[in-house]
Amino acid sequence: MAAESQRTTTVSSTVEDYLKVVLKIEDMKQRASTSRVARHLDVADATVTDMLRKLKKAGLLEYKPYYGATLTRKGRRMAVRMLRRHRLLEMFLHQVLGYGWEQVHQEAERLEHAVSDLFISRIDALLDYPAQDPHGEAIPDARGFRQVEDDLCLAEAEPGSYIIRKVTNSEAEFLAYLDKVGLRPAIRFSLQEKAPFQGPLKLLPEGGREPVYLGLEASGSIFVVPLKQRPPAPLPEGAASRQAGDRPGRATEKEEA
Amino acid sequence: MAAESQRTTTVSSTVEDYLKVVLKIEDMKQRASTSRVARHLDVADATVTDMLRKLKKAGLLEYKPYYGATLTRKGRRMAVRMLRRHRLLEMFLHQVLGYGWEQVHQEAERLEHAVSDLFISRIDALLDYPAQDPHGEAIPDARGFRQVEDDLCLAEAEPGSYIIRKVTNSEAEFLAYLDKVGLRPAIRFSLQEKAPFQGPLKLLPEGGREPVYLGLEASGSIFVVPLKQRPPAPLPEGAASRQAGDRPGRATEKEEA
DNA sequence: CCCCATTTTTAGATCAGTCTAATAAATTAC
DNA sequence: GTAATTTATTAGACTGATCTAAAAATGGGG
Ligand SMILES: [Mn+2]
Ligand SMILES: [Mn+2]
Ligand SMILES: [Mn+2]
Ligand SMILES: [Mn+2]
Repeated sequence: MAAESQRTTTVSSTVEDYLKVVLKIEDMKQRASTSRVARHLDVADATVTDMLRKLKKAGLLEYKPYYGATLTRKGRRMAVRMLRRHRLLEMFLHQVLGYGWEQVHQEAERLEHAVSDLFISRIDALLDYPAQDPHGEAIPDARGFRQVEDDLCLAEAEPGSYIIRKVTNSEAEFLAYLDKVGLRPAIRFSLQEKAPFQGPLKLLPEGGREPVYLGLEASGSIFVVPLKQRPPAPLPEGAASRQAGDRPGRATEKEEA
Repeated sequence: MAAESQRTTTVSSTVEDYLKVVLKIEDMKQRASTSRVARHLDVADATVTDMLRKLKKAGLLEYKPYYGATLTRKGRRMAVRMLRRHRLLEMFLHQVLGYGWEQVHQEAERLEHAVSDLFISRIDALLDYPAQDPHGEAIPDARGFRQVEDDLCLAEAEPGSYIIRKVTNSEAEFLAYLDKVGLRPAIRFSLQEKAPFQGPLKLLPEGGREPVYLGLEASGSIFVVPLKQRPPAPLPEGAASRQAGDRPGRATEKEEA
């Protein structure tokens, strides 16, 4: 109940990137260890040790030596804000300036630190408050709420029909390839078979041309939602029926303040 | 004739701002002295001494101790490039995102260092290759050519009719004020009188409402072109008649490679 | 329970950009 | 032409972000 001191601490773009990485790791349900953070940022482990100590002192995360970092409420708020900026910027670059989905990440990675809040709110309005970025990832709203993702990793999917929800990989070559073979968010496809022993997946995109073979590795960054056969999950009693946007697989819940 | 090594040296945003300031000072026909550069950038003189030495070593400017700096061809190229970025960004913010002309400068000052060349060329096309920014300042073209400004400082103007060409002042309050009283680029007005002894100017903007009184100081950042009575300057023989865009006071010459 | 491979931290440096205070050069004033 | 004033440089220091190499802690396998 203690009235959260709404201090708008200003941090460097370096710090902003550290916070984003820790959030990303936490979102993947992993431990934000020194080396993992270092790998994501492509800096030396020693550098991260230092920085995590500094961020702890700044109250942005908890840091236990030899263990790793956990975002505090304040750090999380800032990290989610960066996520919103990044994804809105990607969408803007894609929709307004005609960038390819494989080009947006790099530019947004720099712009996210440079644009003002006014810029962000203007592009948000210009784009009519988009809910996803060009890769299908959810854009947190202005208050920091995020949609709960209810999709499934293609690497774990069984043969059947799916719709692509998002692709969580920013390597330009990979994205350009997916685009070429017709795999993009909102595209329907059928997973025809999975070769055993880490073998490739065979899928057929919507337009029904050539089948596409995808390594298991690659399929790990594609997230999908099963099509059709949706068992009308019996609502547990008391669970108010959720109206609005209950189209297949689109989560409506939110989290994070 | 020696094939200019087209090395695309990469510099920090700090260096970019130093180069811009030196160019600005040179454009005002002043000597880019240590203290003048320091004042423009709001840093200590000692900091500038250091930096100028570094920029000289990098071949971006000449530096004579106790005298000051002069841009080299390379330094000038980079400075003009930044000018182009800055002004295109201002125009973009104004036209596409609806920023007021008093808001664009601050944002562009950061974005100019963060956007890619692709971003710049996309907004250039989106805006249909604008020639001026929201303050009426000329936008250098992609090759680094700049229009020669043939306007006149209002502080030096005699009573008569004028059109506002540009306003070279980025203080938000001042610009907001000018806007409020109806003084903007392309607006016509008549200078009715100049009080003697550094006194204020009395002008009447186009719409013919209230007269506006402007301090001499303020009038120093407003540049104008006389209206009407254009003595049809006798072309010296051999001077090919310039076609295209010869509307009152619009210069067509260019400079700088 | 101890050893070893892995992970992490510590120690010591570097680099860019900045500052303040002290000194020196240049310019202006008389 | 010397003194006073202004401008510029030097000296020394600091901060933030990074590195490499060395030391220390952790955590499994035997
Ligand atoms: Mn970034
Ligand atoms: Mn994205
Ligand atoms: Mn700038
Ligand atoms: Mn401008």
